[in-house]
Amino acid sequence: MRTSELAGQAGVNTETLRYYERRGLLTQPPRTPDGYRDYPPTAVELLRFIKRAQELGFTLGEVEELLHLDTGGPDSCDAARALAEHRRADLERRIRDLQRMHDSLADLVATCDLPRADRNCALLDAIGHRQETS
Amino acid sequence: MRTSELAGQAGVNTETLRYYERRGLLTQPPRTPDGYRDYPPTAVELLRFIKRAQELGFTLGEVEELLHLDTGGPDSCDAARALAEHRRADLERRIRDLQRMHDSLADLVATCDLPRADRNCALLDAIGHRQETS
DNA sequence: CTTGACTCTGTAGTTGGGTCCAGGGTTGAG
DNA sequence: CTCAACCCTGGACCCAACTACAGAGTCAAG
Repeated sequence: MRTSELAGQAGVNTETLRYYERRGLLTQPPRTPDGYRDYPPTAVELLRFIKRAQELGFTLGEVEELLHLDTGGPDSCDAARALAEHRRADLERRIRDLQRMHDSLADLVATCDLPRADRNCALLDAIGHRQETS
Repeated sequence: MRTSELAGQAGVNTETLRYYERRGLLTQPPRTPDGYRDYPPTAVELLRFIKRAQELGFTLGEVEELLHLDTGGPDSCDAARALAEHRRADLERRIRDLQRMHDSLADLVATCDLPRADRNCALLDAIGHRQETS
């Protein structure tokens, strides 16, 4: 499987594949006699895993950690578990933060639900002093 | 109020102030005869607003949009509301995603709570095809 | 009058995650 | 045979949001 085919199936740019390889996220695939990269079909799944992990908030560095847990067996499982637990706690924190932000914004939006004439916009009030700064 | 005083009170780097000015987020403050920036006290509030907006997930570009809504009146409030509502929905989506991920991770961690011998690590299973890619 | 703390300017560097490009080689269809 | 469509490499460039730095001016205290 060539670079562009893999890229196409995984929904990434071909340059991204080379980038991942450079940064050690993907190990070097075998080459055809001409020097072209020849990925195994399973690479598609691997890339989708990477992309999914990214969407879920893992950095590429963290994804790399996960990928290095490839020795198999219960020990790797323990290591993977530690990583997962760490990320889980992290996510919990981030969710709480985002929830706080969300609630604040919802409050701001809610103040706009007063009759047009006599409401005051908390959002714009907050920046009302801007003119004096100009 | 000089640059470093403002920076100190607002909890930002002095360079950040000049950066905001360069990028048009802060209008140019008056200068003392020597050419030093002389911010009005209200600038502290303005900066805090910017920082708070950032915490709420607004990009500086979006903050700038907000700051340009300075004509006052209900129309500006509507515009501000639209921006806030947009961000709110965005946050809601991200929270849901993170929550989904959190739950997945929690599940994965839970499978590790089986006896060592006969558990299988879903996390490593998910990336189990990696070797074949090497 | 010197020292140290501040200010100014313009420019360059950082991080993370890519993306693009020049310059060159190979392959397959017409 | 030629042309398009790939592939290779190393390196430059992109974005956001800063942060640092060099080189020069200003100011207050001792």
